[in-house]
Amino acid sequence: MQEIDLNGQPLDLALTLTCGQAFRWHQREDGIWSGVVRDKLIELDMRDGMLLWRTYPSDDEPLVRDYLRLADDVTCIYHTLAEMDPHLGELAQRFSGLRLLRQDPTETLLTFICSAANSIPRITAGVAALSVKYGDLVCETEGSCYFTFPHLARLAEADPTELATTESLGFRGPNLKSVAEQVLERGEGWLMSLRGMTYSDAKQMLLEIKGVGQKIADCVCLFSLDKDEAVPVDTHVRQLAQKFFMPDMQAKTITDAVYRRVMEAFEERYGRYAGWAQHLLFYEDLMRTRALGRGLK
DNA sequence: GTCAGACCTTT
DNA sequence: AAGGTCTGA
Repeated sequence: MQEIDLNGQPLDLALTLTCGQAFRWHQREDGIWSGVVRDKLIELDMRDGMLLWRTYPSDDEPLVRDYLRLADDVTCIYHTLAEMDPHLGELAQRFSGLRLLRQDPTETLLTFICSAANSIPRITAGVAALSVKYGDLVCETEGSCYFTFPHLARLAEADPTELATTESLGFRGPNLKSVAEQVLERGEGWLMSLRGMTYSDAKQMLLEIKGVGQKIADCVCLFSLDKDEAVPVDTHVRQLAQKFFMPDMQAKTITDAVYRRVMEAFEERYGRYAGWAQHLLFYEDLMRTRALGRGLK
């Protein structure tokens, strides 16, 4: 494998690749993380602060650097957050190396369509099944086949009923087709062009797609469009916000009004790195939830 | 502008 | 009840 020196910047692959922002990674028996990004299979490992990588079918170091956002100074970002909030400082230490990824906007949008009222294991299973059924074969190694995430056109022309029955995607199946069609209508490169807009403008454009609400729009903004101030507010984040800094808010569900209030609270507290703050807080909650699931209390 | 219910399954 | 969004009141 080839090496990249991270120059002391932390990167924890397990945390970063399984925290719920990406759904296409798994750790092989030999400890190497493998997953498909765009049209390539990427294999990753860490040894002594060095990142080891390999891509198929051809070498693509720029892709690895871009996807993992290696140009970011995460030490600096975490330091900034720690100064704003001691609790975040503690989380930044506990989960050192938990990073945001820079994913493909189309894949991010469509996978989060699958995330509606769903759990991480089932989202992962659903996205994998979609890729096998509608994606292209990338390569076959160690006995496993790897497929690309389906192209927009393949999902747009797919039978909605077949989508619905794919790995129990249910009502999310037809949504997938509908959103794929709408993105396709806007032309090649439209979604990617949102990277050049402000957070507010990009989110507005995304919200014009029927089937895309605030949560999914913010996921796309944060996980694929470089909008580090975006805060996807799901039911967990709402509860966290209520627990940590909005004790007077009584909301039991997320209405538009609640969404806005939580978003504004994050914005006020953490400014341009609000998305990173959300990321850390969400991960802490995810760990607690997983521990509960294992009966650790 | 604001709030329940429905939508597909499985735990 | 699960990492939502649309619809209709």
